[in-house]
Amino acid sequence: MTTTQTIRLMLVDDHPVMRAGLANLLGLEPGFTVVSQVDDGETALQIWPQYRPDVTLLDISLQGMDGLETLQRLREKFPEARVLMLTSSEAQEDVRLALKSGANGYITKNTRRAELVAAIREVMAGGQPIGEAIARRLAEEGDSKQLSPREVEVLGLVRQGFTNADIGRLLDISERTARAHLGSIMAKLQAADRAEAVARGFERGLLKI
Amino acid sequence: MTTTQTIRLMLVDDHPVMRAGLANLLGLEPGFTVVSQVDDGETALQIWPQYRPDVTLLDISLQGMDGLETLQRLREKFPEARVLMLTSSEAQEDVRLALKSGANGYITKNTRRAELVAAIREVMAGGQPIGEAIARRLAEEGDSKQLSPREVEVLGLVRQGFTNADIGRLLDISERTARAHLGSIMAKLQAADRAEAVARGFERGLLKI
DNA sequence: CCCGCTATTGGCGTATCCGCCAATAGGGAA
DNA sequence: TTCCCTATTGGCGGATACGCCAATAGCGGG
Repeated sequence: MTTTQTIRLMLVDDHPVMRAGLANLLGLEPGFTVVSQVDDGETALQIWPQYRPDVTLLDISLQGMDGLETLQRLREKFPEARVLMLTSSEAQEDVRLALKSGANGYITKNTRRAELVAAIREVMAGGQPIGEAIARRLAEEGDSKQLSPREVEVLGLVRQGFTNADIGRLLDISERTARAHLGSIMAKLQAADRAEAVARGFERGLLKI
Repeated sequence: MTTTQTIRLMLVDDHPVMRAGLANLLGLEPGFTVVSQVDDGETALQIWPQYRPDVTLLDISLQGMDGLETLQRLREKFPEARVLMLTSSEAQEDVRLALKSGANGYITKNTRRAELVAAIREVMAGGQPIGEAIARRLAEEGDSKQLSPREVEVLGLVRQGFTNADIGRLLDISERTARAHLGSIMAKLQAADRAEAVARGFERGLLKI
């Protein structure tokens, strides 16, 4: 008989019902035990060392510090932590940032139970499970260029209805430079004008509602 | 002893984990029983008459037909159905449409268990529970004017980067008329230009990712 | 029947936008 | 060091956008 260690889990999600569902689902699964549940990032960082779970299931949309920031800090303080992102966001920016920040996997909440369990086991085995739909997106849009920090900043101002001159003033650069950034933004997002650039920004997760 | 009838529930949600969580949570609650769970709108419409649940918990983001359309069709065919929207969308457009379409309540998924249970009971009692955060939003933004169907159509084209002339051509109206619509859109959304109008459209739920 | 809202169009003019060409400077990778 | 990317700025000009004023027509409610 193969003695498989019980996998100890921590859940970080601000939806009580979702946590309850996960706890129930995974608690019943042989070989899994949920040792801790929290509903925000700060608490997660505090609690983690007390339990040192094998795998942490982390949502992105949290109150206060979001899941991506929580991920980064968690990995800074505890590089040995294994984190599986479990979120409803399919935005490529979220996926990209999560993976870049060292997530051990990324799956969406509409994943079936069996696949969820499999993903957790894969994380334990040292793999990096990526949901199908997500993987497909990454492949499709993977070649698209990403915006520089400055460009994201400019896009955020465009979103608020500022003119190029306004943006120049706000960022303390010339109107011409603001235009150059916007030009580059539109090229990268394949947008015909600033309005479409904003739309693409939302679609990609660069801009949040 | 007050003989309270057991409340029979139907769950419509495309997240397996969420369904499991709800089923578990509500199944354990005295006086509640989950008689059916489905993951899409079409099935919900087919199955409903077979169970005739007292209350249907309906999510908005579903594969294929979305929750709002499901709600409309459900109420057309079975006006006696009581539907409590249970979704993660806080977009005012979703709330507005749901209530207009006859939803018996609207609460978000980050609702606590006790409040969820209370909301279901309130629906049974003939009330129309609205989540706190949602109610607050409705009060705040309630006075803002809503877009006409034509304006929503135009906004959808603006989002895609079309110029006013393009929009005129596509809708078979003059460029001047397209401009007039956009002018009215910007006024209603309090946007300084088309880019901000698009952003506001996303924030309100008029535009979907 | 009158009122209000929606959809439609026109003229006129200024404000902004966006493209094309070109150039400098600094940081990081190879 | 060389090369590339990012950030920065300039000139020039045609294309679009947006504001203000005004007007017609249809539709549904009171």
